[in-house]
Order: sequence, then structure tokens, then C-alpha cells
Amino acid sequence: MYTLHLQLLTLSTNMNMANKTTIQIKRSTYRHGDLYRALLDAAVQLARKGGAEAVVLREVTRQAGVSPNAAYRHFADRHALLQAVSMAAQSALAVEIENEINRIGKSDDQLELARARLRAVGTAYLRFALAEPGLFGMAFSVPNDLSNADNPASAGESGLTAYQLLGTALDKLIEAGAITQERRQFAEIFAWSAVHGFAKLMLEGPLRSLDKTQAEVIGQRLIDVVERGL
Amino acid sequence: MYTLHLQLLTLSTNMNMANKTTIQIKRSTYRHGDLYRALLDAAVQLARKGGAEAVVLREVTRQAGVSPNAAYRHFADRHALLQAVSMAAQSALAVEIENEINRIGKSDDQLELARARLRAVGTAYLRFALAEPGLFGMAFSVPNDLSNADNPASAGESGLTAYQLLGTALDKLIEAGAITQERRQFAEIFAWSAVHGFAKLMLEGPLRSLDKTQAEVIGQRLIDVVERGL
DNA sequence: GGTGTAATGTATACATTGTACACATTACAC
DNA sequence: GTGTAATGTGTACAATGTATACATTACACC
Repeated sequence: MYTLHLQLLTLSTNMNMANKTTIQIKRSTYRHGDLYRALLDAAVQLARKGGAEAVVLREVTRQAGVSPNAAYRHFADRHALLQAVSMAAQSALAVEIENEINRIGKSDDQLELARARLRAVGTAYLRFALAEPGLFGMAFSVPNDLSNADNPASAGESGLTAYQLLGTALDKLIEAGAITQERRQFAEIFAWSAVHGFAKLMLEGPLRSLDKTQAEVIGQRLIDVVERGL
Repeated sequence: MYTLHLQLLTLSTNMNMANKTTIQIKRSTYRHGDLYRALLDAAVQLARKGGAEAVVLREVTRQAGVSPNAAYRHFADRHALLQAVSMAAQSALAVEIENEINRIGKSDDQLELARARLRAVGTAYLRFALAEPGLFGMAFSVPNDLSNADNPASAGESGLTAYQLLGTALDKLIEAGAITQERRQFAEIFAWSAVHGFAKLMLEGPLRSLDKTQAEVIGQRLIDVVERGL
């Protein structure tokens, strides 16, 4: 069984206690130290468990051991906090994709490598959606005013966002002669749409009844068809 | 320009006034008459403007001219109200699809007709998403405990839901010999995923910047590719 | 090293929300 | 005509987001 590596989330994971009880963090100093990070971490944990609606500002400050209004020194309002969580989620997704890409074996066949890269993007995308539905839901479903599509905070370790990682996969396919340059934009939209739609339908749509193994099998078939459809 | 026909919504459309002001409906009778419908209509109107989060229970009762707690005689809680709106949205979508199907011209070519039907489903789906983003967002994004996928309240005039209408289109394609029976389930998921994903990405994802004419062109191309990919 | 100032956290307060509980009104079956 | 179930109201409460005023402290500057 594969386990996700969410480097953003590891720090605060052990700060949760039993049901409903919230840790009272007593700090000696008046200043918190890194409240922004503490708030964001707590918010991410809440988002993991219950999606956007679970990210309630007062609960976040409670978990950080700080008064409710302290949050306003770091986030304009709850919406801004949600946006930050959204970008963290996008980043975690990008890291997942990067990891999957790095797992590709070596080969001399350029076309083979390009295809493997595209498949890696799709596979990681679907796996992330299933493993972290709360975060996945927030990655794109938060009304984000500033276009954080290419914001560094939304990127993975390579500095590329999930969307850009798909783009690089397509570039490799173009280099390998599998698709034409004119078709690139459309191929991007098509591939993204199919995988994204499948993920969404599985999480909150009529495909909710699929179990994970079924989902993975169908997901792979879907990626196959997308690859051929490009 | 095409305009949607939302028969569910026409009644209460004219009940809205200027910004923020809410009509005070004074009724002579103690009983409302059809409060369930009034509440649902008001909720749908709010959902049209601001999605699920705009459906606030107290505002709904205000618009119906009734005390907040009156709603609890007809809906167990806010969640139940949201589910009802979700089903109404699914129904409106199904009607859109039916209308588009009925617009198909006559032909002797069975395969041609089957293809036109599939395209009609996809076209109507995307048009509805663009024309009624608030409702579209609620059609599938509400955590609906009871499987309302084949609930009559979610269906169109034909008694079929949007999902089932896609199914019938695929059946016609099977009859025409365009796809095999074994491939049906997957084809259903694939077609639905691609169109649904495109819609979602346009409404709340990285494709938000697309304008409507671009969206329609790409949407048609996407439907083309799906058709071939089946 | 002392001090002023900006940054950061707190206290108090308020409007709004969902909803529980007791009560009022009325349609309708008998 | 009357009793009963259905439907709407009044009051109340805890929780939330956030505005405003205040307290504490890190740090730049002399």
C-alpha cells in the first residue's frame, strides 16, 4: 500500500487528540513564534478531515493555542485562509505527481518515456484524489481571486504546479512526435478534464459507490484511452 | 442566444427585489398553502446566485414570509434542504438534456442518430454548467446520503435522470454497432468524466479564464474526441 | 543601553446562523 | 361539534466570523 508524503503536513500531525477535545497549547512567550505556519498547518489538518467547511477559523486558532482574532494578523479573513489551504493542497498534489514521475524507470525509447510521464501524472492525480479527498476538493474548488495557478506556493519541489507538470509531459510527447504542437492546448484540456472529472465523480458524484480497487482499474483504463485520444 | 427553460424556477423568479432587500410576504391565513414548494423555490433561487453556501435557511424562510423554524416542518435540517435543491438541479439538468435531444432532426441513418444523441447530451450538459453554475455545482456536489441518482425528483420530464439519459444514448450506439456491450460501462464513465471535468475546471478550476465562445468551441471538440474515444 | 514604533496577540462585543423546545393556530376525520 | 394531528410562532442558546480598542513585545535607531 502506497502512503502519501505530505511534507507540509507532517509537523502538526501529532497535535491532534481524541474526539472533539482540543489541545490547549500554553506557551510561555507572548509571541507565538511562527503563528502563520501553525494556523496553516491546523487548517490543513481540518481540511484533510472534512474539506473546506471543516476549516473553521476559531477552531484553527484554538488548535494553535491563540485567541480567535490573532488569525487576522496573518490572514485577511477566513476566505484568505481557505486560499492558503488551497495552495498547500495544490502543492501537495504537485509533489505527489513529481514523486510518481521520479519513479519511472530508465529507457532509451523517448516515446516510451514520454508516455510513461503522462501516465504518471494521471495516476498520481487520481491517487491523490482518493487518498486525500478533503485536500483534493480544496485544491481547485476554492474561489481563488488571485490566479494561483502558477503561484510558487502552489508548486511542488520542482517549482512546477500540477498543471505545469502535465504541460511538461505533453511537451515530451510533442518532442517524441506523438502529438502535434497545434494540438497541445486542447490535449492539455482534454487530458486534465477526463482525469479531473473522474476524480470528482468518484468523490462526490454518482460514482461514489465504486470501491478503491475498481476505481484504480477504471482509472488506468481511462488514462489509456486519454493517451490514445490525444 | 439560447435561453434555458427551468420550469421549476419560473414561479418564484419574480419574487426577488433590489439588492439585499427581502420581500415581506404578508399572508392572511395562518397556514401558508404550499410552504414546501415556496421554501424549495426560494432555496433554488439563492442557489442560482451563489451556490450551496448562499442557501441559508433563515433567508429562505424570510423570502417565504415565514418564521425560521417553520422550515423544520418540511425539512429535517439545512442539509435536507440542500439535498432537495440538489435534486431540483439534477432535474433541471435532465430537462435541458431532453430538450436538446428533442431538437435532433430526423434521419434514416441509425448510427447518425445515435451519435447526434450522444452529442446532444454532452452539449446540453456543458451549456447548463455555463448557464447555471450555481445549480450545476449543487447537482452533484452535495453530500447526498440517499442515492438520488435514480430518484424521480432528480429526473426530467421523461422520468430519466441525466445519467440515465447518457445511458440511453450509449444504448443507441450499441444498437447501431458503434460500440460493444462490454465496453458500455466504461464508455459511460469515460464520457461523463471528460465532460464533467471540463465543466468543473471551467467553473472553478484553472480554466476559469476561458470566455464563453472559446469554451463552447473547445467543448465541441472535446465531445468529438470523446465520441471517437468510446 | 535606553527608547519609540511597528508588529503581534488579547478582550470585548455584535450580528448572524442553525436549531432545540414549548406553545399557538387550524384543517379535518369522526 | 370536537379532538387530534399538522403546521406555523416565540424564545432561547451556542457557535461563528469579524470589528474595535487595548496590551505586549521585538527591534531599529540614537
